[in-house]
Amino acid sequence: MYSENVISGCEVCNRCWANFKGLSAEELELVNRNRYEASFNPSEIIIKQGSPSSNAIFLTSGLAKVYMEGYSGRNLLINLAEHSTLLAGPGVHVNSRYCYSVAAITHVQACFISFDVIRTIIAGNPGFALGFIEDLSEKAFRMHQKILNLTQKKMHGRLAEALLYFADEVFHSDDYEMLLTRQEIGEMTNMAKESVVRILGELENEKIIRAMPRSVKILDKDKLRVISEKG
Amino acid sequence: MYSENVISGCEVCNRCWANFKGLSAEELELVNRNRYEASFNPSEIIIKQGSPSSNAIFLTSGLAKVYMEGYSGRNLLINLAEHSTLLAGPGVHVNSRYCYSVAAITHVQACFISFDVIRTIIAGNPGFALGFIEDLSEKAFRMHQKILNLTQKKMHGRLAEALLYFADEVFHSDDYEMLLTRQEIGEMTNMAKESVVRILGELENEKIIRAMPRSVKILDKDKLRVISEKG
DNA sequence: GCAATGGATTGATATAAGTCAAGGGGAAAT
DNA sequence: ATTTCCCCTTGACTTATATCAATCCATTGC
Repeated sequence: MYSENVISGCEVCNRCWANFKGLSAEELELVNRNRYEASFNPSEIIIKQGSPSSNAIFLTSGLAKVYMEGYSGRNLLINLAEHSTLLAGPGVHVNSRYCYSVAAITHVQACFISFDVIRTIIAGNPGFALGFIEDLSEKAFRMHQKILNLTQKKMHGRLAEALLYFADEVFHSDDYEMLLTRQEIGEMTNMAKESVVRILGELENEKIIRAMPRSVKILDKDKLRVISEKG
Repeated sequence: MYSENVISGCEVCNRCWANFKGLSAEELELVNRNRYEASFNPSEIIIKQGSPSSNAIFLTSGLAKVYMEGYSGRNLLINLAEHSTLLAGPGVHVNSRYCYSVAAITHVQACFISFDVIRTIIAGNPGFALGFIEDLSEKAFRMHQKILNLTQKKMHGRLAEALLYFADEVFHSDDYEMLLTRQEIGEMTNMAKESVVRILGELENEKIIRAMPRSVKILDKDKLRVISEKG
């Protein structure tokens, strides 16, 4: 983690949060003066659950995993994050603590912006406030979906859903390099790593996917969708 | 469901949302002119998941259950709601649909306020916008806790937690009338109603609670807390 | 008073999924 | 080249939890 800013300024940065687009020149300059870049190697922790949430964080490059640390060392992987995503968590406005951890998967470049600045802009710019509300809402909405998925689907459905999530929302391809370990896929789908292995094997036997240890190819996406929906 | 307003006006109502306290007289009058009261009998639906979210709803009296309708008719009960709670859900700012259902448990009096009005006030009153953000954040935060509880704890822990939730956050007593059926307790803790019965029986045998079909008395709260935390 | 209903309870059984233990393979370090 | 480490894989076994079927019990309606 080093500390020189790589991006010359917010006004030329296209990897930040869409909600910054509506800012006035002065507001953007306020953000720009109060931002700090840092870079992280794979597996390094960017946000630690429970620590004081003083900054909003945006990745400008790379991929990270967002996860909650649960009971007896068990993690729950919530999602993967790339650029253009606000990382802060609802804890900011509840107890001023991050309520999840974020760790780099690939090499990551990140931009830290003090929450005092964010709050100042919320107070002065109703459009930005509404954008912030929409962001919070969208994330809460996904949590609602996720809670249903994790509690009501069986392992096949949950795993199928994760595979589709990677294809459609992260790697934008049906043939992707699997950057997560079996353990991490398990933390995402709430299953033991051995179960992940077994069910990946079953899906492979049924010619629905091709699963090498470090890559996945979806062969029959329709069938995978059916499995994901039927649970 | 009938339609005369029982409460004379927002300025004298102390059962509404805390976030309305900071409104100017004009803003409050705007709300007051655009609100509609309705009353519901037990088991009647106040909000139906998936329907267009045109109104924010506040209970002024009574108790309701907030639940998601999941796969193959299975429900997930998220929480119980009384007065002073905003009911709308994150779907409002995502796809303009309610993402959960709300049904009356006791007789309920509710106040409907158009979301157009809410949005107008958000745009004009930064304090109100921040209050809205805090409300969203708090609910998202609870969902984060809930997802951990439901996925990582075993049945005993989940049930103990539900019993403590009723005592501490709903009925404010360690000896309360159980207004939910075993089925509904199951929907809240993600377990089959038979499992609820069995584990309530076990807790009773261990003299931790006293469980009549329609009432619960917590005898050993410390032990119940340990069970809830150990999972 | 008596059926009808909806919930509560119970025991027996089935199933899903986790755990444990062992072995395998590839990449990095020595 | 060999060791080390980490992850992946497999099979046997255990455990948690759901499902099914039957019964009980209290309330409501006729």
